[in-house]
Amino acid sequence: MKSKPGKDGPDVRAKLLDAAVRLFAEQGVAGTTVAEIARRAGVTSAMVHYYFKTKDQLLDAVAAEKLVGEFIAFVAGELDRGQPEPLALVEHLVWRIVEASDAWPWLPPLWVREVISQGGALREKLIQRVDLGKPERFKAGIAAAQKAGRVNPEINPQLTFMSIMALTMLPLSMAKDWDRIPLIGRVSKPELGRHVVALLQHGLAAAPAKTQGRKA
Amino acid sequence: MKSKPGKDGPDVRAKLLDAAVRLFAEQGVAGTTVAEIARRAGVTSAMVHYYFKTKDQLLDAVAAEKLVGEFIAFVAGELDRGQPEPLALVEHLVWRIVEASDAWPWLPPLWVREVISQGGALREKLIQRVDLGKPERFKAGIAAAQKAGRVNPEINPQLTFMSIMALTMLPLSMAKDWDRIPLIGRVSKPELGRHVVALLQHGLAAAPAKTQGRKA
DNA sequence: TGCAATTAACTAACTAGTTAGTTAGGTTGC
DNA sequence: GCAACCTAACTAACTAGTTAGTTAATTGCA
Repeated sequence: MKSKPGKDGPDVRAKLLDAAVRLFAEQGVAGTTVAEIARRAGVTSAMVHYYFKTKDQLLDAVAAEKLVGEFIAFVAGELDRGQPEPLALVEHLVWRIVEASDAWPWLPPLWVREVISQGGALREKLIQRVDLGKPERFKAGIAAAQKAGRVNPEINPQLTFMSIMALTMLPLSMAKDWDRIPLIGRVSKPELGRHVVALLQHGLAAAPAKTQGRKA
Repeated sequence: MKSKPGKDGPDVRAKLLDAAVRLFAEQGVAGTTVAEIARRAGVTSAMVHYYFKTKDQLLDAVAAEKLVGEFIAFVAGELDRGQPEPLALVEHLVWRIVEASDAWPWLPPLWVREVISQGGALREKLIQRVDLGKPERFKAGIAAAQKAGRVNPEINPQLTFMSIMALTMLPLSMAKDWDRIPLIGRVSKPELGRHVVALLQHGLAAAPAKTQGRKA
């Protein structure tokens, strides 16, 4: 009644990919067995090998189809519609990432653990596949606006993209546990978005402030 | 000639702990075997069980002795000498974290992977052991300064400590690979420190800026 | 002081359980 | 009847943890 080999429900392959990203986000890649992935998808572990050959090739598929094909495509679309004011672009970028974490809640934990971390299982796979042209142009835009005096001369354009990713992805990667940590308590994703946007808008804006350097 | 059971070199237990944190930082806890840890420390895997009983109790020792005893003690010392201006405290905190990453280069990767990530192997162990009183007082200090009009009214005091950790720890966790990513290129840790301090000083400072809200 | 008894530190070889991957065969729709 | 889809049962390799025994330092005591 349940198992017709032909087309069934929403495609066993897609189910396996989805089970994989969720388990990888919860337990890490090394901490997740192919049998677990299969079990959550409602099939046997042999199906993982049928559709993806090896666990490593399953990771390739996750990188290509889930990370590049879905998440990066969604966020990067924001990075090249015209070249508006960098600060406005930053704001759009932040909200885009926050929205992405609603559509793919498994993404920020997976990103932090397996893409950002050295030796992360998806890191090299993603570096090979990803086009850094758009972030590169974003960096150039910040640098140009900085030269024109419209951006805080003390910040580093090279590090700006990473700062945005850090301020959003790292908190989002532990969004599930926010209310378990008294220091943070009850905050919502929109509140995080407003906080990060405020911090970046004021932090990146050109300002006649009185900061003293250190370790120059 | 080399193997006298008695006292040998710098303490096998300490060597094992050190090998463990380095391997955990490189490969994650789940991706590291006790045999690997022993091999890097120059002993057999039975020694891990001799000194720590189980892998899980080795993790307890890492959390208590390395993370709480060394890193947190070093950074938290900064958090309670008087209650100076919050913005000055932020600057000291950032530099303290950057310095810690020189003394313990394995720390930021380990932190991001096994403390921040949900399901991280050191997460629960650290939550039990750590005293959040100091960050709590830091948060209160920010909130007070904000009420007094000395801090940007748009940022969220609850999220400020996490923002500082994110802006420092996440980039530092991939410091080893900075020059392999063209987008980032050659940056140094002091440059990161200056960038983060500049971003936070201007971002947190009370400013008569013209920001428009969204998703209010 | 001399030396047997004890102990801490350590290894090699093992066990029981788990893992990724294979294979031989069954079921279903077309 | 045949090709796509799927399972049960397997294997070879690896994993955490155990054990019995070795070695060098320390202690008790004549």
